[in-house]
Amino acid sequence: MDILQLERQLKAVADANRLKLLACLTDGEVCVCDFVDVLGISQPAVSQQLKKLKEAGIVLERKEGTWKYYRLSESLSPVVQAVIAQLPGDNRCHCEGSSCC
Amino acid sequence: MDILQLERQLKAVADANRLKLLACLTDGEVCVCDFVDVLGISQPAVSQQLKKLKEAGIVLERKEGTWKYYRLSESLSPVVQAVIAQLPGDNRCHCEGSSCC
DNA sequence: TCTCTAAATAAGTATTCGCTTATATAGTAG
DNA sequence: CTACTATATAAGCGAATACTTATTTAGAGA
Repeated sequence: MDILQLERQLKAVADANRLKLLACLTDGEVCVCDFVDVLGISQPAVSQQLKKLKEAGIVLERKEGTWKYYRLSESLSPVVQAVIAQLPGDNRCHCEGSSCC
Repeated sequence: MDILQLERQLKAVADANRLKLLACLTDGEVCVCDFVDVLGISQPAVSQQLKKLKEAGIVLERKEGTWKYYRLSESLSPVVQAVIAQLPGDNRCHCEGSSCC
């Protein structure tokens, strides 16, 4: 992997809020509205962060009605895999008990 | 590793110039003056970038007269190890042929 | 001592980043 | 159609980033 591409991947994950998003996603699909509660930031801020992860090829999206679900890509670079492996695994950020699902 | 500490490590390596510094260091110790040629930025800029890597615990320094040599830490976190493993390995940034050594 | 060199620090600046609020888009339901 | 909801986009702003040049610190050597 060349240095500029590596830089792009690292910049995409080098942020506490985006790392929390990834931590949530290790358990499976999550919809945008759940992230708002988890991060304590506004809905547009969540959308913007998810967009960055999407543009870096780290997450994929699936639309279902008015909702949008995000999940980890199946083909992650070794570096991103290593990052995800370090994330705490006990995340309560799923649709169970949430308003939208 | 907690998310804030992970963020700190990732921010430290999420920059093309710092990745180039690390790429040079995979072959062993390098002194500051050599990095100036490699990166094509000013000497103070190199010092500032090395300081960030040092503060993140990724590199160590050794002083010898007026020169200062930097090397990779022996105890790198799994994520930083993964990053370094992805760096190109054919780096010509050592004291051979350089002005200072 | 004085001078030279290597590296670090200080100060200034342009760019990038991550949030905010306001607005637009798209789908559901009546 | 209108009304409501979920998400995305636009615009603006303060903080952080990464350079620059100028200066300081520290060691080597005449």
